[in-house]
Amino acid sequence: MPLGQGYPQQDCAIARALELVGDRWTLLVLRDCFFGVHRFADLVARLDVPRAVLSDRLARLVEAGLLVPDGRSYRVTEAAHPLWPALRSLAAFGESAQAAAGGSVRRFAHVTCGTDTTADGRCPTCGTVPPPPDLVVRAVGGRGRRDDPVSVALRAPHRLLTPLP
Amino acid sequence: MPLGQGYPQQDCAIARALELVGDRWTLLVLRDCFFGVHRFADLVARLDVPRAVLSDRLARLVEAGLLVPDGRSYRVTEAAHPLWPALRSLAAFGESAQAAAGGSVRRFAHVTCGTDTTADGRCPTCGTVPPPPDLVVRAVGGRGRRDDPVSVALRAPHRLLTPLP
DNA sequence: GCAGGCGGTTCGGTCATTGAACTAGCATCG
DNA sequence: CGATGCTAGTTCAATGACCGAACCGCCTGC
Repeated sequence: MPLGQGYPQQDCAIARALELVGDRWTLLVLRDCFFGVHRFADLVARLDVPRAVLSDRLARLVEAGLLVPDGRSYRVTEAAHPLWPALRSLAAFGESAQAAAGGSVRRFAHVTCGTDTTADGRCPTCGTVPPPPDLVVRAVGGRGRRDDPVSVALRAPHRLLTPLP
Repeated sequence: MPLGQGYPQQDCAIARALELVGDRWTLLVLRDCFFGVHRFADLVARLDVPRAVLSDRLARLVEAGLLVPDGRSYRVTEAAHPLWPALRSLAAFGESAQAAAGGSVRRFAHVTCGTDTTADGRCPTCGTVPPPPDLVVRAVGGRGRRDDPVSVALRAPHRLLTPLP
């Protein structure tokens, strides 16, 4: 994994996944990339991550084919889409703690049906599990701790994977 | 999070989840606990984790209510069940890398239907997403890198959450 | 009593992370 | 052209988490 070295003795797909995304920052970087953040400076501002660490993580994700550099921005590739259910599951697990802390939670609506997906990612109207590009994310509750333009734009409803600013 | 301190500036449920399970070993500890490993020594042997680190991670998980100590063993509580979909999603994501490395992958069968669940956790026979206690895990492919009794027992089909040895 | 297994702690060394300062490329403006 | 400013990324000393091995205390069986 990005931190330490890896889990070479583990004969396990979860260990392989964590070797790529199991460090302190990578999943949060991917979260923001799914939400449309795509510039180095925006990621630094939103994550409060040291620039050296972000530079390293982005390079690893590019090398793994999950992100692709496009001039001054990074785009999520299709290879990263299988990671979306993991992010959504972690969000569902963290929701109670987040709500207890007075923060906002996110809802993901199926763009073709207009209904919110359930905790397991399913659209109750059509019964499918929409892929990330077919979801519209919005924040509900909380008061919003950040005032930078990117964070404000992220709170408004918008489609996943579409570059934000 | 367990490592470092946390992400206090992040107004995000994923960040709350990662503050609890986003460090170097916690998700692998929970993986083994879901699979039935429940003794300190077995976890040390299977994970190659420093004893001090495992001690710290177990204490955090107990404090969070995800594990409960029971004499000389640790049991997964219901509060930890919402984390299972995240583990399963990570396994699905890591499967290609794991297969490419010549390792084994796991299948999870719905115990009441006898059919394997799909990558999104659904039972194709009954259409539900079975909870962890209704799943039987087995390893397919690979050659098994570990010979300790616990790892051997883990490779045989068995029900999740039932103490193994 | 005593040997051995078990859960857990202590401790010095190592390595990743942190945060601030610095470099380099590029565009704009006067 | 030269100055200015923005962006991406690197360097570097200090901090802190992690690592591995040795040690401690408890319980059990002989």
